[in-house]
Amino acid sequence: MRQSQLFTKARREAPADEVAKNAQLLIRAGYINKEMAGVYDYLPLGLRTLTKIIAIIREEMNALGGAEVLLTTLQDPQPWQESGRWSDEVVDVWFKTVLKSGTELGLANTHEEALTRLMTEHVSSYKDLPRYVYQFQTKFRNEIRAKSGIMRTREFIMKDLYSFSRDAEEHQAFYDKAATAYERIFDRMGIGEQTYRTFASGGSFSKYSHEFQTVCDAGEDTIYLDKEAKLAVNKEVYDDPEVYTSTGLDKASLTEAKAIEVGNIFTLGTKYAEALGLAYTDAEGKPQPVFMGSYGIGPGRVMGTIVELLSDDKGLVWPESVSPYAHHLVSVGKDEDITKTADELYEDMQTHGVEVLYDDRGLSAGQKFAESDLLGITKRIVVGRDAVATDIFEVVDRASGAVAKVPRAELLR
RNA sequence: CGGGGUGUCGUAUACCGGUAGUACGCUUGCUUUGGGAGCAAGAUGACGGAGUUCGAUUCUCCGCACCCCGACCA
Repeated sequence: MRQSQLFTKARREAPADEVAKNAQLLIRAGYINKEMAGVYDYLPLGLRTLTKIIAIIREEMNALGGAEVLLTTLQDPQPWQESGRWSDEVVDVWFKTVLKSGTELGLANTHEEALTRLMTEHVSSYKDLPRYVYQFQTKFRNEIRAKSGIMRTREFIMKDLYSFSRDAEEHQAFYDKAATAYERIFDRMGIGEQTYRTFASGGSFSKYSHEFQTVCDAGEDTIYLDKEAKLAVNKEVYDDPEVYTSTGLDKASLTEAKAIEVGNIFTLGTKYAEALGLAYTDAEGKPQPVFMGSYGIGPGRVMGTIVELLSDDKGLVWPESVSPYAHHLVSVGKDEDITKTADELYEDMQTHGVEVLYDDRGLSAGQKFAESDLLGITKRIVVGRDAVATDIFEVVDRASGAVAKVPRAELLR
């Protein structure tokens, strides 16, 4: 895309009402816009990064055998009443609305109820199991206090996968595979090294769950980690001796750290299946409740975490896997032949299907470089006088600052 | 939800009970182009309501919005 056609503009100043680094940089760079507290728009560059994050998660979910769906945001209260979670006293993050008729509806904060009810239509035999269903879907949570930029918002997209297994054993095998897939996801997004599989409370779902916590000072959670084992324990269960017997961790050797919860997986057991009548007939002809699990990742929160972790004093820094474009083509100088060379390279890259954002604006070199740094695109290709003369281009790695001289043909691969 | 705080051009800020200033951005013109260019000329602003006052952007109250700390995070 030509940058002259991009409607967003980079800003020099961060808005005064944002303290979180992720929101400051993403707003300055024009990736997101704040509508109100805890509610953000994704603008073209931000959407591209979000889409790439989603694509990586989707690949890994598909590799697990997941089937993608898109359930509704407006939710029928009935299954929630059956599970006992319709009351605001039980779930305090509800947004609810009413039909003209006066009937109450819920705005989805999660989808256990809706999907479990849906599955009763499709699961009746042990031959129908196991099944894995997931989606990327908007969740609404009426947080009392939104904070930390895009990390804790009232409206956000969530990847939620639900597993439907015959029994605890079959569930556990998938649960472990899902945990491994999660680790691969965070690796692919450049935050794997700092991300720990963390033993945590299961909230209202189960006694325990596993969180994926990325060590970062901007985090809201406190965890205790074992770097060798690459495991951690959330503060909320730190004093529970059972945690250490089941994980084999040595409490005394753990070190404290702040961390961001980028994912959470739960063993749900048969609670929802029993409440909503999701059962199957086993090989002996006996009815059995389905054994469930749920697995969440917030792509927006992951995006914020990457910003918190990898940005530098000049701006954003994206790993190639989630950079809005792979290349930022920047022309410097107004000479006709420089513009011509840059235009031609841009067209070439377009026809070869190489991702590129082309800064074709007539701004000073300094301003273009400063904005390019702020945008954080992985590789910057500079077209100046040298490039015109030699057809060899300067390629700068945003993260390291390393400069390479690359002939045109190589840029088209 | 408890406590604290803030609302001034698009953005960031300054000052003030009596004509609201600066920087960036924006418009026009000329020059400039490898690290947020220069000169000149412009346009644009006090969250809403009530009160106090001769006069309120400034003080008071109410509302709304936003931020921070804590609690909460199914």
